[in-house]
Amino acid sequence: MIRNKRNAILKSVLKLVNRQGFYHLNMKSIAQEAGVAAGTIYLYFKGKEDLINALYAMTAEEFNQAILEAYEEGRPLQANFFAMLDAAVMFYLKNPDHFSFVEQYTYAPFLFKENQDMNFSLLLPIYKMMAQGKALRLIKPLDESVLLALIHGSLNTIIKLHLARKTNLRKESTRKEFYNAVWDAVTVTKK
Amino acid sequence: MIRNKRNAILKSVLKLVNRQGFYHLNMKSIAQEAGVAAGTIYLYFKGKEDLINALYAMTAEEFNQAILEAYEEGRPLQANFFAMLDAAVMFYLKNPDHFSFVEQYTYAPFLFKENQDMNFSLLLPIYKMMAQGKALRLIKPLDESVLLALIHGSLNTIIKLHLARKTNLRKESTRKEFYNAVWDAVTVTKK
Amino acid sequence: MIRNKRNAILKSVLKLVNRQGFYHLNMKSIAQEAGVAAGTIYLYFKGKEDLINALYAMTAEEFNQAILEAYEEGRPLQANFFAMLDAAVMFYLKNPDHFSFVEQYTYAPFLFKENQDMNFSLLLPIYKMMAQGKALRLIKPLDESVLLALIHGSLNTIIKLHLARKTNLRKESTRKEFYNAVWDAVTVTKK
Amino acid sequence: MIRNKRNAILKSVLKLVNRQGFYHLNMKSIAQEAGVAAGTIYLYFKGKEDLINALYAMTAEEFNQAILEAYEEGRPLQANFFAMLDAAVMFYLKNPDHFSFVEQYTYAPFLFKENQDMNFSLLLPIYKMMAQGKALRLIKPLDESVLLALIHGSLNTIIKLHLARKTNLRKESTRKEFYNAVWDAVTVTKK
DNA sequence: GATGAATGAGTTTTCATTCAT
DNA sequence: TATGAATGAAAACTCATTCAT
Repeated sequence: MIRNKRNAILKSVLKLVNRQGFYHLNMKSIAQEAGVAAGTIYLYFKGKEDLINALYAMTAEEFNQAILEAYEEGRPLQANFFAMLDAAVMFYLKNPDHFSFVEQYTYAPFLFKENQDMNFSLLLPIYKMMAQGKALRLIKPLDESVLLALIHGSLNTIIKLHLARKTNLRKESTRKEFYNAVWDAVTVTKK
Repeated sequence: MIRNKRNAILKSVLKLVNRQGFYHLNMKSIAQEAGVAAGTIYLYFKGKEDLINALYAMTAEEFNQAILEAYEEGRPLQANFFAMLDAAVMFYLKNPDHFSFVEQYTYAPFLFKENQDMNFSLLLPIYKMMAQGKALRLIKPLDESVLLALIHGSLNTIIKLHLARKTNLRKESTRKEFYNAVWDAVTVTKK
Repeated sequence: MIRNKRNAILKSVLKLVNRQGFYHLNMKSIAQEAGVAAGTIYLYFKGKEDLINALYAMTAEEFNQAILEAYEEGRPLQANFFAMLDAAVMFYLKNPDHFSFVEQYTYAPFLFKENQDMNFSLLLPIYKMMAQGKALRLIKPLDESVLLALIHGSLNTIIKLHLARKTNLRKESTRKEFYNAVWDAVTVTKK
Repeated sequence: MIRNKRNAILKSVLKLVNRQGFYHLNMKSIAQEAGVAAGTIYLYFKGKEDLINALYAMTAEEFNQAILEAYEEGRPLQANFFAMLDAAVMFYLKNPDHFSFVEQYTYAPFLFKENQDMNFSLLLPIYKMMAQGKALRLIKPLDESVLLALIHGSLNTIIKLHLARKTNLRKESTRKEFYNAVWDAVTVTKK
């Protein structure tokens, strides 16, 4: 399979970034981890920057795929909202390296050019759904960035806490508790 | 003043990390920016790692200071909650370099050893208050990490969005909207 | 034809050396330019050095051939001298890549071993003729190296100037002017 | 002396280019030869290219200096012509590394950018003098490039032959023979 | 014969740290 | 204290050559 080595290299980066961070990532250890020669990396990528960007493109696509699959046409908004949040959470529980990589990629300004517009596009399908909810007066008429902060921000943090073993998202009750709280944050309430 | 150069060096790091990111931070440019010789840095810090860690300690302390000052004994919970969130937001609007630095410090695992327990301690005063609220049945009996995610996570993200000019937290209405949404997320509601 | 690929490879080197110089010449670009695989070069040549040396042998032979063809037995010395100089000039105008390659090959000491004795053999037929001229007291009894310098050196330079578009050797008058000056340099004169 | 290491590095390049050619020149051996660490080179030069260009600037200036010093106002044209040619020859006999370096620098197209307009500027003082000679009808009304070829080209070649031990320019008679022949090439003659 | 992916030694360059002044 | 030239180990990247197909 022609993509074998290319993939092995990408997986290596994912593993190493998670293990040691961007700062200590170097081409030699990537090659070693992937079981190829250092020069081989340059057959598949122009350089370190290109490699990192390609990896980001890959992880982002896989993640979006996972979320989109959770959406079901014709289901109530809340059901889809919960399902997609859950898909996001479960994806990262299954692929913790992805999460760690995306976080670092996003928070390292100017390290790699394309990095500028952040990775908020990652939850795009969810935001589109929220727009519909606003029209139905189900979702608060919040500034879009506030919505983003509430969903994206809290989601990221809870996953980080799980990976740091400060909580356990494998328990359904914890996940539910979290989803409900986010739901309360964004929906119209009567006190 | 004996601390003059030490402080100039710390400020340089803050500025440079914000401008170019951790990855491109190097001792020579720190020295240049601070107006000192490269060797001088080593009179005040053991090395790069020590410098970064010292800076983190400094920024964390300044930030906590700012938040604590917003707390007023005997004021209703919600008033204090809003005041402290607002203090956090305003601190970072005034010191955007701090925010960028803390973010990168937090998201670069193993870059600098002490980094392990994340920077959730930053909002500690707020969490203590939340514990009281739980006892009063005002705040939901949420898992502590869920609380953390809702407050810390969304706060971080909204600030990042502000710094990226995707929203404007200088408008009081936007801030209020955000605080209210977080409040809805964490308080007991009746629909 | 079995020599097809071998020739394509040699032509590639000629083109690339002229375009980018020896320093940037590499096996991959040679292969690309020749439309063969990198490994194929090694079926026809032992390695880079062998390839370069083989190419020099080829260019030198073609050049000498061209000059010799200009010589006509029984014609006056000056006529043959002019004819052969003209053959040399015209050969390089027709094959500018050859010139550039030979120059670089000659001026890169120790790059490739055999390179030591320079490329003065290139005008050998002319020097032989000069020896006859000396015997006839038509040509000055110059040191052979002085003769070489006057003919070979000035010839090379005028061609280089033509290729750099600083003069135009396509104009017959310019060529004549040059040949006459060289002739004046080497022949016995009465002032 | 602050220029000590910078000069040691430049001298190293000169020596090494002469000994092994451009092709085998590498930063490590330059450093070794100069008795400095590899990194030190980068304190004085931006990189290899900058180093080479700086060296060319230095050698060119030294050479021109030497030639200009040979010129004496008010002396007959021929005397100045011979003196300057002689200065050029003697300079290179004393500094053979300079010659080898300049040759290679000139004949390696596109290796280093500034290289484009060749090194004919090297004999500029001589060409200016020739222009005067033309006005006096002493020098033939030759195309400038033909003049260049006759002087510069033959000069270069005779020096190369000397360095290759094919002739001996230390003998004054050989030099004279050569200068006279060049003089005959460029001056108006009556046969 | 022909390929071109793979290699790994070698190259240029960077940069945290040291140390003579 | 303060300097900044110097270091050299380590980094990113190149490329002639090999070899399984």
